[in-house]
Amino acid sequence: MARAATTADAFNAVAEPRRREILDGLAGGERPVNDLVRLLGLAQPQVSKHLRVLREVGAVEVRDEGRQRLYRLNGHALKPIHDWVKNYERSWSERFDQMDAVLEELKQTEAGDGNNE
Amino acid sequence: MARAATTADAFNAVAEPRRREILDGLAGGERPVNDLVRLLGLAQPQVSKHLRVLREVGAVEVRDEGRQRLYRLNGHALKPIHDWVKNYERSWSERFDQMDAVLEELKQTEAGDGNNE
DNA sequence: TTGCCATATACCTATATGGGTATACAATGC
DNA sequence: GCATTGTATACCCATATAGGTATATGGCAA
Repeated sequence: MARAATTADAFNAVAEPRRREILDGLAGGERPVNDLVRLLGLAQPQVSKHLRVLREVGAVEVRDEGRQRLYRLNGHALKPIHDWVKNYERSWSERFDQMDAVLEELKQTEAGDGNNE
Repeated sequence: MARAATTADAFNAVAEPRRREILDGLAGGERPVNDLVRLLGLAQPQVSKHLRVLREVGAVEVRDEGRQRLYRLNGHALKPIHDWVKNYERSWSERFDQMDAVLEELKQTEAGDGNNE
């Protein structure tokens, strides 16, 4: 079997750095394709193809405006990624480290008090 | 050009659902490969290959224990993903919606007060 | 040594890519 | 109509899969 399609879900769509750049570029508001072409320094067809992938996973939406097509961000499509990765935040967050330390301390105290059973 | 290697970065490594399952499976502590084989219901060589990818991006670490190899999570490798995606939290979080509403209200008030220039 | 267990690696194959280039299509202007 | 602009699509190609199967490697036991 080959690798899953980039359009399979947001995780796959966003694995490509250019597509993350596109989303970042749309964070400030909707933009026509050529803006993104300039932003990425990539050929126009490539940008259109990346936009298609992002559209298929719902990360962007389009609107016709004359002969331009204005793309806008739909960050909601990225929520599954956030939901998954936030569970690992404990691994690097000092806040969590401190919380863990406190919990550990509590456990120690409990153990100490436990001798009267 | 082909798609970027799965070992290129955490984004690519984690785009594969099986690898996310592996990481989730390691959340509770270190485990030998065969545990993960049972967990995923996948053949052993496939699991070993996924583990290799995860190792190459630093998301897991190994330790030899007799004839077993115990893998453990290194969530720190996922921080770049969290850092990137959290900027989009605004798109779905009610908390942010409310904050935006308040800001909007403030702006209105300011505009109303602004008539004395 | 012989064999068994746990794991990694070497192949194979079908598939989907990402960039390049040429072209189609749609809206607008002359 | 005809040219121009903005965008999408159709190709081509090199590449890296992910799973399958067979095999190699390392540790341990009899």
